[in-house]
Amino acid sequence: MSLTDGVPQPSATAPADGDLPTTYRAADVEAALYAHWQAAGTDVARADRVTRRGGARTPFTIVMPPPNVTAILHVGHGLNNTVQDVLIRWRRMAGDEALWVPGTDHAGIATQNVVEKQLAAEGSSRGVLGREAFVARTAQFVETTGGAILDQLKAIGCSADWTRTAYTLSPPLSAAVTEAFVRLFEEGLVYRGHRVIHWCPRCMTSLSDEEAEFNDAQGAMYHIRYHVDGDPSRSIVVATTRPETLLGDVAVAVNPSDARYTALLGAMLVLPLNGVRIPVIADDYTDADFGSGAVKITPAHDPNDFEVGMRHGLGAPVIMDAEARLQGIGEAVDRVPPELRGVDRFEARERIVNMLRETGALVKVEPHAHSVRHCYRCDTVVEPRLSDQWFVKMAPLAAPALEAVRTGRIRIMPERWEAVYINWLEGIRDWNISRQLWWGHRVPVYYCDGCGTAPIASRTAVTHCAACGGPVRQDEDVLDTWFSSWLWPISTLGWPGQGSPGKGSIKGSESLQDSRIKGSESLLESRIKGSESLRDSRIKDSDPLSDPLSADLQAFYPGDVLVTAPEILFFWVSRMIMSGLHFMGEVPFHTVYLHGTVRDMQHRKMSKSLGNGIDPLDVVRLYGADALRWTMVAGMGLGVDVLLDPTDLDKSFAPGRNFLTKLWNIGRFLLTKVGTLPVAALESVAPASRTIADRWILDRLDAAIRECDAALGPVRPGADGRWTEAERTQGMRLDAYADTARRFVWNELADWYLESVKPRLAAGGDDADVARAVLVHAFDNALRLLQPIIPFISETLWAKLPPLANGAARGGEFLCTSAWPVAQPQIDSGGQDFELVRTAVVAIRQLRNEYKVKPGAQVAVTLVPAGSDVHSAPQLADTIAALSRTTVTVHAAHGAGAAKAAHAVLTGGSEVVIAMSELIGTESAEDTAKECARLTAELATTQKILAGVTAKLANDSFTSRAKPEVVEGARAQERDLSQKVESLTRKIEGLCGSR
RNA sequence: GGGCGAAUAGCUCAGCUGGUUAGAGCACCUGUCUUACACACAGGGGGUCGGGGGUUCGAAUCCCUCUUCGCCCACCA
Repeated sequence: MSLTDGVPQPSATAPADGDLPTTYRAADVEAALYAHWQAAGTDVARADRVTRRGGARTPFTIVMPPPNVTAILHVGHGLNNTVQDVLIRWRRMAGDEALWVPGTDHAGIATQNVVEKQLAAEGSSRGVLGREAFVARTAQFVETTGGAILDQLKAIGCSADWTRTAYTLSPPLSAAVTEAFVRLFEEGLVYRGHRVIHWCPRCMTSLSDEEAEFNDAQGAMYHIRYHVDGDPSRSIVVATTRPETLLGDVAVAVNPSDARYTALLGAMLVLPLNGVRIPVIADDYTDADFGSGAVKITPAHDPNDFEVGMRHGLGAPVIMDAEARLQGIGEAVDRVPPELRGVDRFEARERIVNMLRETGALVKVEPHAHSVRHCYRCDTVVEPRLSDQWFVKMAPLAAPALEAVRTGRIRIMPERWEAVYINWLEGIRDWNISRQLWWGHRVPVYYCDGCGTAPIASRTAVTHCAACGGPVRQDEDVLDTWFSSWLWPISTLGWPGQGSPGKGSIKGSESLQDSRIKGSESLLESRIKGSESLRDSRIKDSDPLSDPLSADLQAFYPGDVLVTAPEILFFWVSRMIMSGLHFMGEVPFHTVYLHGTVRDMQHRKMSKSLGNGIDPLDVVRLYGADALRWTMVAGMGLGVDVLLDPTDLDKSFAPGRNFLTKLWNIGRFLLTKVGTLPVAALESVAPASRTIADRWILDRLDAAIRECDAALGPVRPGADGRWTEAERTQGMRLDAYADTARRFVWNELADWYLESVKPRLAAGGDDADVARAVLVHAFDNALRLLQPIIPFISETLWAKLPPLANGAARGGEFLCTSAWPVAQPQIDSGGQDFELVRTAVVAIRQLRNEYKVKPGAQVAVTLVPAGSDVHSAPQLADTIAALSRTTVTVHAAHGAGAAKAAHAVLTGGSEVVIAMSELIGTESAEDTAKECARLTAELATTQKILAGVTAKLANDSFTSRAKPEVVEGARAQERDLSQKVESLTRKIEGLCGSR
């Protein structure tokens, strides 16, 4: 589908009169605006602008987790890509050369399954088609319908660099896959292994450990009696959950220290059903306390049994075929009785259990809860299967990947996943990378059947045997999809590049590998330092600009942030770290951001089969992409799941929709009031001419910018490339960022400043111009803060801002490529006086409400300033009057008395008396002495707390270790507390100071 | 079986090496079509911070313990 399908096509430009429609209609704006951005190339990154290529900008790179090429957009993609887009847009505005690499994954098993399903519907199969035709068919399927998801991402505003769209099965990325395989082969890190692996009898392929997922299941433990050959009085009982495999048993193992069975060691048992004779052996593998303490050993159908069999030099008879039907293979043909041949494993289990029961061999069956591995693609129960597969030796790759996280070159957020990552890598096992599929990268290994020379791994197609000149055949298997995915951060940027080493790289690879395993120093680092031996092994020249690495790779690698879900931490994230370190000598990113899952109100994961999904494009049509984005970002704590109700989109997306409407109305009102005439730049407004409201809102803006920056956090680690302990957990709080921006624009700018400025704008004159300047400045910056989250509406409103009087540009044609705001603390203070206004207004409103004063009725208020407020009170009176719709007069009186007066007078319904800065309500002390005692006690407490905070701030371990914003918060608290002490002291003097 | 995390308002969550009256969004109650916005405005109700101990002048926050959920890992067949 195309982005603009079904969307009305308005003229891309605004109405000539500059008027904004009364309601925001996202559909009228988004598609056209996106097209504008595309035409202007706002999302395209350029290597030559990057410092690493002699440019001036710092790169900021994110690679998009490539969706399956056949996928259609679901809300999980929406969440994942929105997060990335927010980060990319933020950094783009902040002046980085921001590159977001998009693309798709060929998704071996998943895609092959889809096409096979199609074929089945047509009454055909891949077997009928044959390999070549099947691959062609799949490629064509991908060609015509694949990649639609990328267009859908455009509809939600993703600002990826589409000129760099990648695909794992494209020629350049396939070359990277081959290169990686051959290098690892040459380094001895890829090998062929004969062992029991996970096999999906439906997909008819092997699976890696990660692809065979555990599911809890309620099974049964079958206790079966095996009699000693020729002596039916002696027997041993084995316990198993898979009785059907007994036909392939080669021994029964007991623990050597298990006295119960010592006498039976070495005895020959007779297998029920097929009469095969097997020995009783001793092996530590057996746990005497589990089951019956005797384990049947079936080497071909259980990975542990395979190990035991190897130790004892036993055979490995195969009694099941590839589709998991009982079938004696090869020499084991007679092990399966004729009546069981070709019977499916689960039916066979039932039948075998019945047969055992009839012969009396079944001792008992007890319920047994255990975990069963299932295929992660089709959920079929995985069958352990003995076969030849290609493996990657993981330990040497894992060691530097562990180091990278341990030493802080990579941080994983939320932090608790670091432990999971470390735990997994420490116990990592070799990675089965061959798949018995057709859709994927074919294993680049060639065999000569003629002379039996060792298999050759080759970067280019091999036709003849180098040794004997005879024909060769290529390995039939393809590589695990993740074997291409793990190269994504480097392959999408052009690795291995033009002058890739290729030949001769075996030489010296030993030392190269060793140095990396020790984690001593990265390849890139050593290149910079000019370490000859390392460089020679791989890269011949030393001039970075003519480096064989591609310009993109030089400019944008290492990247910055990886945004994904925790589910693929092992599948993908950890392996990318390994491949990045191994092939490039540098980590592919410094931050791994793991977000939550989108779930429904019952906390169930949204899925097609449950029918509880939300189509992001529905949300876009109903409320706009911005509403979708806002709702997800604002509702997403670090690593926290996002809950949405698929049955009530209106409610689910209310936060986004409501905020957009509010923002639109703020913009509409503000722009109407401000008009289209040029407005003074803030710098050219004399500070002295700013009112306390002006100073206040500028102050709040400054705070908002700082808070947003703090929430988003440090962008990258320091010069040494390592996160400090404190930095590891800082930033990436997108919800806090959204909340701060919302609070500023809604609760501060709109609720207070905008209200307070209405009379000034209406009055006209110089002060109105000051107000216009401040208003436009504040709104301009608010839109900048919001752009990364809600790019469409913010861009639309920004475009309507009146021009600056000095003719200065605001920062380009588009908001999305203009500058991120920089906090500029105001040189003049006074903003805090506005807090008095707010407090007074709130108090008046409360009293009006409490005394049921009619909304339209004007009420006279007497302000009773205390202490130093006396001086500012007259200036504030007008603002208070305007905001609370009252008539305000200033009158000196003492606090408690004033409150009493308020009570009395209000009852009469004509006058309100408010004590400023105390604002004692109706609950004030009847008794001055009581109030004095209370204040004195409060003063004592406050002083105690102040002492505590001061002590904390004097503590070096706090100021140096705690997060900066925490320290700043403590300082602010200290200031507040001392102010409070002062004010309490003053109050006590005023109220109780008669002595 | 091992490891990790969480329990705070009706719901979903903040609460930043212990510090003033524990916050937000949504929901709820009252009033208001106040010329930007009823997808709004104004005001309000609601939490013994899972239970029990402990440390401290002070605990949602630190320690111990119990309970209940959740996640990850795992070759007891």
